[in-house]
Amino acid sequence: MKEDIQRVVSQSIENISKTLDIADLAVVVEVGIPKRKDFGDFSVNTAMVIANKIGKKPREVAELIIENLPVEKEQLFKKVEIAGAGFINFHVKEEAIVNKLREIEENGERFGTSDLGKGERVLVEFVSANPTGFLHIGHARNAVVGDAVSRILDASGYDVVKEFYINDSGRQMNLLGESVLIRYKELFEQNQDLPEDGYKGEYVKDIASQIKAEKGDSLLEDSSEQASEYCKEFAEAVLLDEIKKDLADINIFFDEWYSEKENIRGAVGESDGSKLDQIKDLLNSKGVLEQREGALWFKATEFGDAQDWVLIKSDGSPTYFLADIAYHYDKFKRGFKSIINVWGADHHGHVSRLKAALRSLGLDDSRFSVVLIQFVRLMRQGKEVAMSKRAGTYVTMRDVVDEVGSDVTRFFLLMRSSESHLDFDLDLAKKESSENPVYYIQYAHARIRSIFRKAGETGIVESKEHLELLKAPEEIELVKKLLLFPEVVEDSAQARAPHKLAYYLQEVASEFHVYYNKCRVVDDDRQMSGARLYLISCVQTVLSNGLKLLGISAPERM
RNA sequence: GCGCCCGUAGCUCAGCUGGAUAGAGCAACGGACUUCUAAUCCGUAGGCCGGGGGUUCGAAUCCCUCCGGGCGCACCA
Repeated sequence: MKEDIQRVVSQSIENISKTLDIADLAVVVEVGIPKRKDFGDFSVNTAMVIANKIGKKPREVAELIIENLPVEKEQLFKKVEIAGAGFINFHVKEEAIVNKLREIEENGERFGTSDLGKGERVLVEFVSANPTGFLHIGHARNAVVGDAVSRILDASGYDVVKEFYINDSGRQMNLLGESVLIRYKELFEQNQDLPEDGYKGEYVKDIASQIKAEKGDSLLEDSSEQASEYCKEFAEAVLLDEIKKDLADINIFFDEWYSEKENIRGAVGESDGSKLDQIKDLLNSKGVLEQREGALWFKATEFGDAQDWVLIKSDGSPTYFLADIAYHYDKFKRGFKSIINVWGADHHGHVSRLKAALRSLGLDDSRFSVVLIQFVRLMRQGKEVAMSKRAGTYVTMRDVVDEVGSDVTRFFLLMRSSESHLDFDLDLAKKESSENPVYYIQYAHARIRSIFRKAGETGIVESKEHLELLKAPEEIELVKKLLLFPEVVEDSAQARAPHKLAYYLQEVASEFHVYYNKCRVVDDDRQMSGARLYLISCVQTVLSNGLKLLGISAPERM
């Protein structure tokens, strides 16, 4: 519908530019939706935008535009008028709107998809939690946003790869191995204190018990280095498995599990650090490194960052940052046109230094972007649920999903802009009532299915033969809302903002519920019923396509 | 001190690539079930869009500044 307005206005402007012999009139006609109903269905501010170029007052330009509209306007509009400072308001014929339903039906499951991305390869890296413990609610937000963004990009014609970066080497993993080994030794009465920053969670003891069950006391004979290494790998395997399980429970499946140990630090058998050496040499060849105070620094300040950063510590070991550069260099080398990272907001300081590094390597850092996820506070009875990962006392993502279910978890984490802090109200999430926005949308879908079951009993079938019968204001509003869906998906894709879609679906559900209460679908008038069934079938398509993009189920009944 | 995010109705938040009289949900109050699902709908009430300045035909939206909250600023990851 918007495209129609855009087309006829553009044509009109073309006509004007010919008649008045003004060359440079080309503008992008932006079609808006007025807030007030008496301002019509669509409006355009183009007259105000080009008034200067023509040298007339905006309202006069608006008049010109209206006069020069192509004849097609007869079929489209009831009324076109000038308002305010120079807005042009279009009142569209009901039939023209309602006929657009056919596009929804014809496209079906594909309605809302586009070729915006033109098959461009995109890498979305998200979660990437260290396999040193269970996922918490912050990871869950990251996971759900990353997944929804991926789904939306996929629907928008991008070739998306979802990747989890396994941070499986370095200090944290060693610490985990040591912690498990200490718990293991405890099982044989060899008590020893956990290190200050060791892992204190109960699951560490569980893993130790599993090792005991498998290996008996044989680890006690190994050198502590060997034993710790074994514990580390055992724990990693167990925890990674748990992470995969947790993610699968909320409908998240990755295409790639990219191991730092194997891909960055060097494959098994390869000399450790090879990739790191390569990237270091590459950076060196660009002249952006500097030996200082016994360490090797990347001169990030030369690339706009606030400070320089150490790549090789004075003890000769590489920093995480060096590995990160290598990893992202590798993402570019793998041929991705755009590279999206979903990071916790506490990592925002790393964006500029990584961009600096990419630029220093001659890469186009505008192809790299980061979606920052602000913190989640779990609320219960109006109070924040206290958590301490250090002490091992925290509510895991699994706890939350077990309590409120996957659909609710996903929706709650998606309904807010990811750059806003989020209060996750467990009490509200648990309520199966009107207060809970997830059910509001799902209920609309279930209601539609229910109507179709009813229609099946009476033998009335949907039909597009008499769409002209659909002219109740609630019907027109509903159809107009449905037609916005492709645009909303595109918006969400471009802004990497699934919450826009979540909001939209609430609006669709609302328009539907209003309609339901106002107009009876299955009734004696078979033609009317057929047309209305056709309409709500389109509503169903939009709701189910939209929910799918959010990874939320569309139930048959509730 | 420097950087990023946030500040909109009692609460939680949309709107922010500038448009007309600023929205939703919840909470409050009053109504609608013999009907295709009341997990719904209708109505009432609720606002110096944190403060101040600027940019322009027009600012919640852009710029500056101040205030308040969160998070970063390692030879940790």
